[in-house]
Amino acid sequence: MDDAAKTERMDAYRRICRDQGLRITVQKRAILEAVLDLDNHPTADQVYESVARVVPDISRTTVYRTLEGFARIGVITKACHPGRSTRYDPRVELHHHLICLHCDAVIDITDTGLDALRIPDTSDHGFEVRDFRVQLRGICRRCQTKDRKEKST
Amino acid sequence: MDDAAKTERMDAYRRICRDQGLRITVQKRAILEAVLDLDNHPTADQVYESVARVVPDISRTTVYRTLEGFARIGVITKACHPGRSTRYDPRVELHHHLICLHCDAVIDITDTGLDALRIPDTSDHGFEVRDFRVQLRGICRRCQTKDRKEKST
DNA sequence: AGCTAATTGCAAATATGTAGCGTTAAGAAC
DNA sequence: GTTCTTAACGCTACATATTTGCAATTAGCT
Repeated sequence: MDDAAKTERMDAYRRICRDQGLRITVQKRAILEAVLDLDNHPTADQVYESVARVVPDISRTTVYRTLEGFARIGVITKACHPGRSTRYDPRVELHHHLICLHCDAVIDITDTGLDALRIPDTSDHGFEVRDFRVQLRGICRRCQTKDRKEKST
Repeated sequence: MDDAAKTERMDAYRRICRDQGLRITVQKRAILEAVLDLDNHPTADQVYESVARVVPDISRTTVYRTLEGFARIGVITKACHPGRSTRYDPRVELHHHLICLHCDAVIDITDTGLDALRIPDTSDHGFEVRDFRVQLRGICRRCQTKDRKEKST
């Protein structure tokens, strides 16, 4: 993410913290910067690896706790994925995902056609829709070439 | 799932196993029956709990391994979800999901409007699309009432 | 009935995430 | 800038969710 966008996001984060009486620490700032720079929908541990290069003695616990908190107050989101560990998404606005069914990669796509989707009525489920994501499921480039290699051997 | 549909699915499974030289065991049959009966997009452990009532001395390892195998050969699918453990979906055909951002519930919805989505071109990502899901993200009925209670106390 | 390799179950290892708790420090009040 | 309150930190231990290696078993072909 470019610097201007990051500054904007950091400002938004500051406003939310002020409103809710939350404190901004060195650790939280570093975690937010790290996750804004990662575009692969990282797990908490991947964020930890990245932050630890900047704040070497940060605790894993803090990273896990902070990411959960960020998602709760809407500073980041959680990505829906087919795998076994929570994945975070720095993007909060409407966008969509390519999902690799071999390696569980989550890849961002933007498409106005998808954005324009008419959301059906869900009142019979008593479900309150906040937003939506379209997930195109299939095989990513890397796994396609990998699979070809494995078959040819 | 009703008996006719289950029989059909079991037959499809038999064909796949024959074609690929896989063996059908008491355990695998029980696991497939269990997962076809669960409509809440269960985790491997939830499937284990269910199967264990029918085959008491089945191993957890077998359930985990078998579900992975089922998904690989396309007998079932994996559901995309925001949580931290893999969730399986007995449905393999096109359908969509309501995703609760509080409790991670995954609820099936069917809507021809969503099915008719025009899938954008993904060739610039080198991504081969197999199918898609629309996920409506929000708050489920149960969590809405729970939240109201918590706020009023 | 015999054979072969897929499959199972066990035990132990590895990921992933959380809770409890004493210590530190952000940021408001003065 | 000092003080004060309490959010947040980091540690350790715990909890949960899988995975791996391997010896024993068994489905399904001949």
